[in-house]
Amino acid sequence: MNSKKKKSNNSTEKLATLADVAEQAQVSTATVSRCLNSPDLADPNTRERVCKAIDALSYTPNFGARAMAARRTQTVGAVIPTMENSIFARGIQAFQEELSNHGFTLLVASSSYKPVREEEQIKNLIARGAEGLLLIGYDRNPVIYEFLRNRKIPVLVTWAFDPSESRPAIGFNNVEAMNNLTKKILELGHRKIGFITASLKNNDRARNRLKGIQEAMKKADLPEKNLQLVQTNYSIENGSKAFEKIMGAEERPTVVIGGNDVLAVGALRKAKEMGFRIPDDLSITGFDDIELAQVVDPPLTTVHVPHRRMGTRAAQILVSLINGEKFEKSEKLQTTILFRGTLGHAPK
Amino acid sequence: MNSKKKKSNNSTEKLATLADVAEQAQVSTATVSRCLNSPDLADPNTRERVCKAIDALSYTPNFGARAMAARRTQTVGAVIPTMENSIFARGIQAFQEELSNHGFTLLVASSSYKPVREEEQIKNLIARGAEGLLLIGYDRNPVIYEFLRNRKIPVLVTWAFDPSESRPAIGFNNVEAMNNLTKKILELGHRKIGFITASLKNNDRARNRLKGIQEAMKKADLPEKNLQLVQTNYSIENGSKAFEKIMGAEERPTVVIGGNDVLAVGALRKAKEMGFRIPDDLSITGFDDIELAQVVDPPLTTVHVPHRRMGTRAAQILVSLINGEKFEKSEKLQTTILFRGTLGHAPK
DNA sequence: AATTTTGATGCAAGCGCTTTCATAGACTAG
DNA sequence: CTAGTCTATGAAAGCGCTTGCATCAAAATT
Repeated sequence: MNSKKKKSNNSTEKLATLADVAEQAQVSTATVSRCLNSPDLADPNTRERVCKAIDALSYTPNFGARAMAARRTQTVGAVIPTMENSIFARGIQAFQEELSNHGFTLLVASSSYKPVREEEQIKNLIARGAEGLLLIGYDRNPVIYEFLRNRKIPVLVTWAFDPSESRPAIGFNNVEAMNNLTKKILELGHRKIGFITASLKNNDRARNRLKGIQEAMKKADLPEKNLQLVQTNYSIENGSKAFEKIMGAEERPTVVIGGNDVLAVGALRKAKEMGFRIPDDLSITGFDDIELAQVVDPPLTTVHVPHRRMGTRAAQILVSLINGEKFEKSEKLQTTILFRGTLGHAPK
Repeated sequence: MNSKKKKSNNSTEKLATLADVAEQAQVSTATVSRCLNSPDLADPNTRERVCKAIDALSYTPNFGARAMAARRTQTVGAVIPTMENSIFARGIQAFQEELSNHGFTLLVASSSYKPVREEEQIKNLIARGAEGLLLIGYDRNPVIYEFLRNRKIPVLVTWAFDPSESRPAIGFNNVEAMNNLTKKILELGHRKIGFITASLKNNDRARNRLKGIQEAMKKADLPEKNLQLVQTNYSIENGSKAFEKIMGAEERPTVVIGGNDVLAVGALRKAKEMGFRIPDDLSITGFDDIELAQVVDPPLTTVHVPHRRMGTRAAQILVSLINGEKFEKSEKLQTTILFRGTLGHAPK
């Protein structure tokens, strides 16, 4: 009843604060804080009084203030290239579920495959108190790694595993995965290959997938000109366009490898429009094994990536890094080739 | 050189703060703050000195502290049911782009279609300083609306427009959209309909789509039993299962309406597996017009939703709401039926 | 009964920033 | 030469919270 200087606590005033709750419940702010953060330190009666006050006032703690006072946010950040297609969705979902098991919250941002934007987003996440960061692939400005190192923010690279890099990572070996696929393709008699890939610049994953193809071709003594390359952004539409371009050339390949499923599906669509019978006239393969791959017709032969496992394990590693545990070593996950309906023998 | 009490500014000490920058640049914290927030108020020389100090120290402002002192976050939140498929991706992407044009940052969270989780996420976003909220559909606990009202957080409902609701919204009329589609279906001679929908509980959009079907059927004097309903969660796999269930019944429908494209695609896949020729033996329709709809075979007849326009406009409205402008009125966007390959005449 | 232990609470010092107000110097005007 | 106007800056209050330390009453121990 007798407040010191507050006006009314409802009506047009500002939002309720800890202090308001404290006053309403006739305790100190310290006590309210304790009721919230370590309930067992408070007397049950007091606690109840406080809780009542809390929802009488529609109180929610202010995250910023709390983070500042407690110097912890229990938050980690992730910057992914895109949210528009579901390439990263499943992995990130698993990542977030596991984080939540450890009491952490995930903040996701997307970079639209633009390095500058990624940098902004990283800073933004840090400013918001991310205690650790999940990043896709290795490739980025060393300055930003240095920045992160200065700020002592643990960083985990994922969606890639490169034995020659020392940075903590959990992912799969892009060279190897694509190399294996290409070997199979060559075994089926294909000699001319088309490859639709994301821009190779700033994208070690794309470059390594290319490398995997090149190595396999080299081993089979195929000249470089037997590989036809188109770079484009990830989207079904772009996959279609790239396919058209490849088929517009004089020497048509007998197989088109998509840098990922989205691109491959775009190629597949256009191929059918153009009257190719898949896989009799032409083979197409993808990479990632997202849901899309199963619903197209014929279903897409692709490289399966254990997305959920990757996400879950990434969360575990990042949390342990944040808790100051020593980093053991990067982990490589196995990919497998899923033979579905789009890969066949090279036509005569 | 001669610092007052700080140890070294690099090595194992804590993160750089405004004060550290100030010291390094030999100015007050006020000046540093001004350099950051209103550069034109500072002398160019000073500014330069400050900037140098800033990156010498890898300084990033602390968002929480800033938000607290300035009582503004320039942040809005959105809670969407899922990130796993791309239903919401395009709209949210546009939303975020437009927000960014207005100097706002977007925080996205997902609820996994669970009301409790949505509530948590809403509180979380508020705690993190969201100044406005974008929510999908109308249906939720009144308590949470009340809570938001108390905290004076503007809320905009989207992905739905219901003339009978007074709350600010931008979206499409789910009843109407589905009603229109159903009319077309009936015109093609179909009399028995299967409907695969998300759970109707806590989901006004799903309920309204159902209502749209029911109204059309009533108008055509079809009895209720001619509509066969299966509720399931959104996923391709679930769409397949639901389809199997529907076709397992004694009285098979001649058309299966998917509550959204994902479900419809699942149904389509299973239908083909079961040997149905689409659309000769059976018709299938979707809702949303996501990319998926175009790549399946045959391409899916579906209801197109202007996702990008919805997202962009949502951002504009929400920003104006945050800036205290008076809310004009809810906006209805038009949906259109896209006739592709999966809807045909009812078989004899 | 005197002492120690324990449990619940309050006080108050920050956490890293923004912003109001005051001040000092450099100009312009009269 | 004095008063008035700007412009660039600093001092300091305070945003909403947590937490170490002090306090005090009640319970447990001698």
